[in-house]
Amino acid sequence: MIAAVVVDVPSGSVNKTFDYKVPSEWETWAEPGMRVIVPFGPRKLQGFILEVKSSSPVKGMKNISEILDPLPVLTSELIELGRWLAENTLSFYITAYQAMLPAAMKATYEKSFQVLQPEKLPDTIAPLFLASSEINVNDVTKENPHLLQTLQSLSKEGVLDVVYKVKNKANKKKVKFVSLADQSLAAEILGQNQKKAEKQKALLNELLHRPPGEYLLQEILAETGASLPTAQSLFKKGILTIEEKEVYRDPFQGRTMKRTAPLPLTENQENAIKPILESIENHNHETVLLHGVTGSGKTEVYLQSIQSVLDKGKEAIVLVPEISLTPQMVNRFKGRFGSAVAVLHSGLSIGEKYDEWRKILRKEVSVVVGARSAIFAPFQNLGIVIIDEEHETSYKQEDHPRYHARDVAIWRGKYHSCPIVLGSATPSLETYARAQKGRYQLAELANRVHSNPMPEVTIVDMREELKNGNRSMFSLPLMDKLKEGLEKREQSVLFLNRRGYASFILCRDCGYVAQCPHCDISLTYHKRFGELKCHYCGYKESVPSVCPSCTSEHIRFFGTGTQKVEEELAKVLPEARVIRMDVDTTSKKGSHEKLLTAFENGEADILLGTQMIAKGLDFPKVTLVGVLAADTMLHLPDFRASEKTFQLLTQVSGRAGRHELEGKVIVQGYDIQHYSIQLASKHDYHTFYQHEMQTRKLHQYPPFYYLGLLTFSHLDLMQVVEASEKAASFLSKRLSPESLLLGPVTSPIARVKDRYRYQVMIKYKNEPKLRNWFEEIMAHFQKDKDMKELQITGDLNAQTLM
DNA sequence: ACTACATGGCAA
DNA sequence: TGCCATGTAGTA
Repeated sequence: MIAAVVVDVPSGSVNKTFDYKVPSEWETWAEPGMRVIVPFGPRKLQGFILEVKSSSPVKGMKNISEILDPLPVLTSELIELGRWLAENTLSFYITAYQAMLPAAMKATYEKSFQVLQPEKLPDTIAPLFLASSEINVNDVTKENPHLLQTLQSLSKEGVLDVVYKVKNKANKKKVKFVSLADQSLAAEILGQNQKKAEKQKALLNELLHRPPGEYLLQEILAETGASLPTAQSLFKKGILTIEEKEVYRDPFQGRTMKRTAPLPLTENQENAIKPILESIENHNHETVLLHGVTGSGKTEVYLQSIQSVLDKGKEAIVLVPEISLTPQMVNRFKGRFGSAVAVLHSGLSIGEKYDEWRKILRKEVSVVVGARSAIFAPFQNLGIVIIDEEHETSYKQEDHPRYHARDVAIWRGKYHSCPIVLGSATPSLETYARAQKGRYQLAELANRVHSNPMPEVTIVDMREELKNGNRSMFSLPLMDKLKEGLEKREQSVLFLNRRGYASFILCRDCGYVAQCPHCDISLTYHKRFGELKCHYCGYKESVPSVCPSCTSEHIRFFGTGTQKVEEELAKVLPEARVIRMDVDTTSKKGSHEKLLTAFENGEADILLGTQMIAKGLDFPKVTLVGVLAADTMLHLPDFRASEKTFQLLTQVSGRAGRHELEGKVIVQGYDIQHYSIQLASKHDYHTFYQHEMQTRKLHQYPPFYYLGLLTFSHLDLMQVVEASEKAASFLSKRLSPESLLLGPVTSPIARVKDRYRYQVMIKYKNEPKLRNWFEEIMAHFQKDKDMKELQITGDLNAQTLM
């Protein structure tokens, strides 16, 4: 039996399968989709079996060294999907397969020297092997790198042997369980009148008073105050049994989830769910765009669609943007489907993710709620995929494989003949355009549930405020409403869009702005640490007290961060209790949830935050939403700037007045005439769509064209320019007349980590060979020895030009 | 990616 | 001539 294996080497020359013999004793075990360890040159590597066959043209095949999985970790569907993914994202097969599995399953490698002939070791080396006959190469090179050569020549002479090891990151969690082994012995000890061994007695007493069975040792120890050695000595006497068992790490441990029943659907919801249920019923693939205003009850439509899928014995995937994967969101699914739900998101540890993933593989759950990568959940009987907040940019992965979860979802939908539901209050233009064309079915929820009105939005021109002598960051209308909310004991949300408006420092005398020495980007001021930081490479420096360029002392901090808003707020509304949510206050595990719960319990009057409070949150007592600077994003060099602004404003406004209390939104800005701000305030998606489509058509942007993007980077500016020009001329000779070639031009961020960046953009409608040309260009420069340092990334469907 | 092997320059 | 550095092909 022969196994075709892709090995764990992300390189173009080995981007194919290699044939290995399967030893006869494993023939009944080996299957496609299993991880294996194989010899590859002198090393050992992890790999995936993609195929088993009976013959191979290769001569001198080696044996598989080890099979790592009892059952395949990639289903045959995922094997096929991985191939498609690699080919359509210009990635290597191995990279695609690894992206589908939890990080814990990726191998780590270790190289070590082992002594064969200890008597021949020279005096300089011998001490290294005193403790053990084997030493790790990395340990040696860290401490005394000069010895490496000696070790290598010794291994050539046969004194030492080089051993390659493949380690598995995956570690299953084991927990000790305890139970009574001998009841009469236990009773005997308890009966002893001595004052000795009180802890032992307490422990046994506890167990005797519980129904017979296994208990968590940790729990029993905590209950009785006994310690581990106490239990162990009882174990040695044969009174207890202590057993280690594998358990799942449960990130939701100890949380009681209130079960919810399906709510009666409104007429609108009934209409919207119809095409989804039909697709499920008829076992048809269909992509349904569920366009529903904020608060229109999309989630209930999701939940009931999933229920119908589960009733058919099938499984469901729900994708949620990372940022809104809040406990509140998760609870809605766990509340309805209980323990049938697994959750996958970046807040979990590697081990927790691994455990959640194994629940899916073992068919112990049938619903997955997760961020982008959850789209690869190894379900075999998939009945629906739901992508909430469909327009979110985080569904596109920005490093290899550069996939869009929406595309993967549709691929899987076709494979399983099941519906894909794209839900949003503000669909991306691409998606809405496809729905208009009839490629997707369109289901609209135009009203909020319980006929709650959409919140009233007031736009405040901050230039006017300034003219009238208000120099604070809060406009008069906003201040009034904040005060009113405090009096009525209602809650407010203040949203600050910091992106593109990060705090920077500027010299008032010479105009100097602190820049990163490695990237073409200004440094961001972090008051908390008193330092300036680069958000691209992590470079840090302390805040200068005088201008480094002209030594003036008039150095000022510009821009507004949440910290600054918090301080200002404390000055003007000292009685308000404020919770601040941003990267700084939510970096610790669980702090995100803590802050939200505190707000929900009414422990604060104002929730102040960035992006992360814009989505999915639902607090009944919130009546006011304030947007401090609505237009900061509009001027970014991004053709989606208007779309993103509209989406964000709509999402944030949607946090207000979702229940009995009416909501009000105040939007502050300078460029308030802009159509995306004006239309968002009127909750008018359709007009925005029409307007924005005209702009896109005029400037030849998506959804009228696809964007192909080739980015070149090199330490040497001349090399990047040369390479990108060559590539541009190569492409210009081949592109169809319908396509447009732009560039080469410098990237919006012209330098990152000392590397200059240039890009070539291709706007195209149909260029089936573009992928091949990109590959040719990459291969060409890979061969060129003068271009070794050149990095090229290609994206056939770029979402942004950054 | 990593390694073993080939090539070629320079000191002895 | 031999040793080291660097370049390059191959991994089944």
